[in-house]
Amino acid sequence: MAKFKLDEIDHQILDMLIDNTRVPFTDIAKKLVISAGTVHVRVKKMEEAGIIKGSSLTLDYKKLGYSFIAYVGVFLQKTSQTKFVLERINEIPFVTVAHVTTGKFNIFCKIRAKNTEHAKDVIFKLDDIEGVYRTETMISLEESINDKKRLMHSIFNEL
Amino acid sequence: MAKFKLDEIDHQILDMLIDNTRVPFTDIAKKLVISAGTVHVRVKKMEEAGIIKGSSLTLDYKKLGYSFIAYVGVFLQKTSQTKFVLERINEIPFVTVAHVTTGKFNIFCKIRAKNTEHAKDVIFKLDDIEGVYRTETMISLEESINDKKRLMHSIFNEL
DNA sequence: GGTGAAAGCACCGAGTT
DNA sequence: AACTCGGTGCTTTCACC
Repeated sequence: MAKFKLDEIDHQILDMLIDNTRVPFTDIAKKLVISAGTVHVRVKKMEEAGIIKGSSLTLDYKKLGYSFIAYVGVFLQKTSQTKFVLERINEIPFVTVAHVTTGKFNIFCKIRAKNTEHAKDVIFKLDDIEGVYRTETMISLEESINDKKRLMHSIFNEL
Repeated sequence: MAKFKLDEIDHQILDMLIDNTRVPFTDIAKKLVISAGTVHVRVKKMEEAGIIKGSSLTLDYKKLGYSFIAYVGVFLQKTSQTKFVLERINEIPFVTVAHVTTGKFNIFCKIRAKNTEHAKDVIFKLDDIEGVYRTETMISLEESINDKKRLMHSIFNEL
């Protein structure tokens, strides 16, 4: 996985697109005092290089009625079952991310649900997977996000 | 936080935009056999209602040299320090999310770093915060993402 | 690797049903 | 609420630097 060289202009373009992907290229061009064609070519190159993997909408899941977030640590009977269990976990709706981890848990996942009742259903599905010994749930009382823009800036400052 | 009524057409529109925010509204209109103006009006309504909070680019952090992910559980001396510590955590670069949680840890966060060396610096910064008693790190060996599209479909199927 | 202009489309508001 | 339509402005390409 080779690093890819981005220059200051690429940084600026990403900076303008990272939290609003529909900013017109003409606006970016104006701000950076380059032509819109150049913006287009550079974005295309970053897409081809795979630096830009895609774009997505940020939805307000709370407004959709899904305000419950929890992290669930999964203990396995044998670590050799990791792959199998991970595949089963990925089939469970409302599990949003899963990681194989070192440390306390074998697998660690995040779930998003309507409420505790609904979360219980999801966690029971996790517990029911063959090879899962037990789970440990941490309910999120408050989420505080250090946004993508900040992460990107930190990365650019170090490069 | 009231729920917002989305109909089948809204679902379809979100479905097309969720993993490519730059799909032309005319394409969406063609596929759903409605006019582009209608797509425009509906997207605007969802934005105004706050269902669509924004859009963002998905970057490949591995390609940028940041392939290390870890979760860090934070133990506090007193839970009353939660707010203060959370604010300090949010100032630390490369911490991407933080949650106040029930269960084992008081605060739980995710970090993204270049390598173990770099992660160590971040974790030391967490340990150094006044009021933090100790931390426990879980290194991610493999990330498996249950994408947004799937979560959205699960939600739509339940509504 | 960048530009500027031109052609082709998309966006988006106004007016209509 | 949805449609059509038209002005405005965005994207994308291409010949040239």
